Amino acid sequence: MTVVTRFAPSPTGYLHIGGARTALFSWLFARHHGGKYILRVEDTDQKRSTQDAIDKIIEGLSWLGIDHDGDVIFQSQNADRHAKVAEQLLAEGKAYKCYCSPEELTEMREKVLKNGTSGNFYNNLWRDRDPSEAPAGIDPVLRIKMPLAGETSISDLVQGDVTRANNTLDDFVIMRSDGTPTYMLAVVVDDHDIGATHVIRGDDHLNNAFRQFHLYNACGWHVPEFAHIPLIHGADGAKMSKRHGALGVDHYAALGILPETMRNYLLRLGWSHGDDETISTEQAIEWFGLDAVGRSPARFDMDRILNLNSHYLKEADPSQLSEAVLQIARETSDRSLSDSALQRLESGISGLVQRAKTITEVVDLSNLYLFDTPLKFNDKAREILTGEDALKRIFELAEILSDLTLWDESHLNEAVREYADTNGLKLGQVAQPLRAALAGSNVSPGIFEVMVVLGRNETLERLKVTSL
RNA sequence: GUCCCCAUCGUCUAGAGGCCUAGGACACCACCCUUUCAAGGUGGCGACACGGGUUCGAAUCCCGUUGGGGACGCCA
Repeated sequence: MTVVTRFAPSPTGYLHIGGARTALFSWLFARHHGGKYILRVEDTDQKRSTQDAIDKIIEGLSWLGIDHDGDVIFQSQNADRHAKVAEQLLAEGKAYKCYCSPEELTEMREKVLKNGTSGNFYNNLWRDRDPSEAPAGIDPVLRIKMPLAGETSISDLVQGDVTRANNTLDDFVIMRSDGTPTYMLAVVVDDHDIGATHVIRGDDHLNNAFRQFHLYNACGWHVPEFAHIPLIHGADGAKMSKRHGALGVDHYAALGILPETMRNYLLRLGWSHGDDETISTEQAIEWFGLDAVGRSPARFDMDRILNLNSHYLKEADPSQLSEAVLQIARETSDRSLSDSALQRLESGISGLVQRAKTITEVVDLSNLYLFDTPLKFNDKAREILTGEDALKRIFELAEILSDLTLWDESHLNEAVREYADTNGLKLGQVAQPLRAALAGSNVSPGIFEVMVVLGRNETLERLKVTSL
């Protein structure tokens, strides 16, 4: 049996962290088993679905590198099929028309809440009522008959055996009064139609699984395996909601987080493989299994993402990263970049990357390589350069350096140290003014590395410190 | 209110009855390295929610309590 999984987001907003992880798990599971992973947009609620949301979700998934098999399925396009199934259920007496008005339903709900009685909100009013009693002029909904007694057990691949009394399952609506299918019907029909073998989704659907279980049975269909993975909570421990600051994956992309970081982070949230922390996608596919998914919810932790990101930043391909950095710099800078920007970036990127946690930080750090003289100085740099003898030392040093035959780190190092020695100075007393003049900042990669990356001409040019 | 789920360092987790005086990672602190800032290295702080059982033996199994979360829509 080929494994078929799916990710079924509703297009009412961006792809948030929780959804991204559900998608990742479903995808990983399918890839691990050499099966299929299908993307289905659950747009049965046309009022709340938007094209923008659909685009954002697909964009987010592709950024994460989660590729689906076949075309994207739009649930709304299966509406006829859903309706047919519903009619069949009605014809077989497994579903019935319910003429309750929204007001009546609200009343029932409030009554139950007020009295604290156990049981369901809907009192099965129309379950056995004769259709001839139907009030005129009211479009009914279709409800499915749930068993009234006994209990239902589900062997969830993550949560284990979960049992629920059938009398707590109410006859839920499968077709709205306007003739459109509800989510509950649509998921079951569509999951069956794509041959889904494993339904992997958020824990918030666990309760629905019981209802869907009976819907599968009513249709005479095989019930897929369920795996309800725990929700991701915010730092405060409550469910990640848009209201609680849950952000779309695009937000993290904009922050300068790498997709591989996000994949690794999301993977380790609720799933583990011994003590392994940094796990490549290849390894993840090889190792992933539902049995290692934890049952308790995890909290979102930005520090961990940043830490992982600095790891993947160091692993990133230098020239690709340089291109990306340059791209962002072009879009955001108001100054024109040096012709040598890319070349300098490529040779200096490793020094930059170990000082940054995000691509955005790399961009900030790369300023000293992106532009030619004259430099912009920050306050600290200006302070250093206006210090006693600072400029004098720089000018003397520039003289010495210009005579250097070999422009590499060890020779530069040697020359500068020698200068410091003969003048009775500590290396820092020379290096800091140099740094300020070359980087325009009090903070930079190693000063000799900077000189090599800039090259002899640009270095000597900057050491003239023509404007402060 | 009813139903369902969960419970190991602050956080993510390892742990499937003896390997646990509970391991790793992030964060935090200290030290080392050092031309700045980082990175890196070394070390430190720090948890089995509580109470009962079962067992020769429990973080691991059972029950209860407490705490947390989720679901109760003609939303998905």
